[in-house]
Amino acid sequence: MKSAHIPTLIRLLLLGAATKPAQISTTALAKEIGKSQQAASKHLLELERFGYLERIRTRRGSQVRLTQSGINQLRIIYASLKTALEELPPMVEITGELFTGLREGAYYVSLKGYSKQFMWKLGYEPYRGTLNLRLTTPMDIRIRKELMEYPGIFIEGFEDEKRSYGWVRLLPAQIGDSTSCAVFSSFERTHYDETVLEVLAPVNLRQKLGLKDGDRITVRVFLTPEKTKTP
Amino acid sequence: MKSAHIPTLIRLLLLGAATKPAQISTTALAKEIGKSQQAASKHLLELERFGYLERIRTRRGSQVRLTQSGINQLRIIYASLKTALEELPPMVEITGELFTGLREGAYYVSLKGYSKQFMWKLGYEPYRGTLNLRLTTPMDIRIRKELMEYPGIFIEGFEDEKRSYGWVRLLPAQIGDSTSCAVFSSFERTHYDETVLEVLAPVNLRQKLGLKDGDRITVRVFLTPEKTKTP
DNA sequence: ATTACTAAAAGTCGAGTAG
DNA sequence: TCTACTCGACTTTTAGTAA
Repeated sequence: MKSAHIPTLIRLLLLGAATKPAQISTTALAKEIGKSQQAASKHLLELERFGYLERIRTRRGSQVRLTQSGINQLRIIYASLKTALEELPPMVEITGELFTGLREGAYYVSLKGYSKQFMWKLGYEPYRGTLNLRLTTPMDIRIRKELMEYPGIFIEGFEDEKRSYGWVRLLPAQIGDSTSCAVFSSFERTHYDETVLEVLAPVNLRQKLGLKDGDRITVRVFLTPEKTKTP
Repeated sequence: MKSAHIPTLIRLLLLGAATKPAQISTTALAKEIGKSQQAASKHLLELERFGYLERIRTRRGSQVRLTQSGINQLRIIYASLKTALEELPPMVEITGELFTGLREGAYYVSLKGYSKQFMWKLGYEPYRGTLNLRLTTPMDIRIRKELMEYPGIFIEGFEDEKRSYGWVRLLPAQIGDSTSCAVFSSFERTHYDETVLEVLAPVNLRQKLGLKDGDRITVRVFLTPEKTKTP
């Protein structure tokens, strides 16, 4: 297989072309892979010639289905990455742009039902205010999503007179070389979209690190070894 | 990242360059990635420029170490493949047109030598009559052929006074969302051509699903993980 | 031994366009 | 619409070779 075909094959896999023929035109595929219609057409022709996919031409494009052989190509790549990546010191870096949220974070953090748990599960009482990072690249958003798969630190939900509050999960993290903090990896009730990473710390990070809105911050997130979703 | 860099980056990961600097020369890397020394050199230069790896030049080559950013690139690919491949139900869908066969299926199924095996290998006594689907698209015919590559459920051949009967193999399948059945994936002696898919079920499917000749039926075939023939 | 330059070949891609 | 061709531009690779 040519290396240029790897992203195309992955794209087709993500479009579900492994289980059932996926209806897609060369123009639409071109958009998916960020190339021209002509390139998409050529990729399909070549992948077809290599026996990695099969097509039926229809009025509005083609029905594309990956063959077992095509899926196996991806399995080979996957297997290499799996063994190597899962043995790694489990951490990822996520970069985002600092912005001021609705101060919801500050409100939730200050609630007794949560803050008591932070105290003994994190070992510190968090500063009453979270750092909100807007994730701008698809890569950071992808990594953000991956965080949900790790168990991390479980903070139970609770109820008060007014309402109930859902559980959240945190992952220990670090900004710079020494500033330890934690990021919210998943919520029972999502209150932000997936392009936002919220950081909790024992101190006022804005002050300590001299940050201002628009700064690009890199957070190093430590992943717990066991995933909640088994492979 | 350029797609040509993907195999190189994976190679470096496998060489352990993610955890500790890996000692490697451009010539050695060239061999690893199946390219020329010059190509390997260029890849290293470019990956370095992109910030995906760092190098220390030594006498006998370079010490190469992937950066978090480089590892993250691979994590993105890994994450895409992971969700798609691991959640990929090992199944394919085949669509065909119902037709009435020569009732050969019914005859074979009713033979004691087969039906006893169906009973304990499938867990049910099949209805005495099979559903014959005529595969009309080249794609479905292709998928039909591919089924032969999976071991599936082996039903031994046998002999009676008159003649001997060949082995057959079945794959578990489903019609609609709940109707479980099995399809014949391969025969020792083919009695139908490859444009026909024969479905076996514990009940009369025509009756249960209200089917009639000419109806287009989609069967979901579950593939056993191991292939008998490797690609 | 190395790495990495230049130049040329080979390959990839996109614009225009035919069927 | 669609797919996929040609052709020119750009990119990547290789051979030769310098340092």
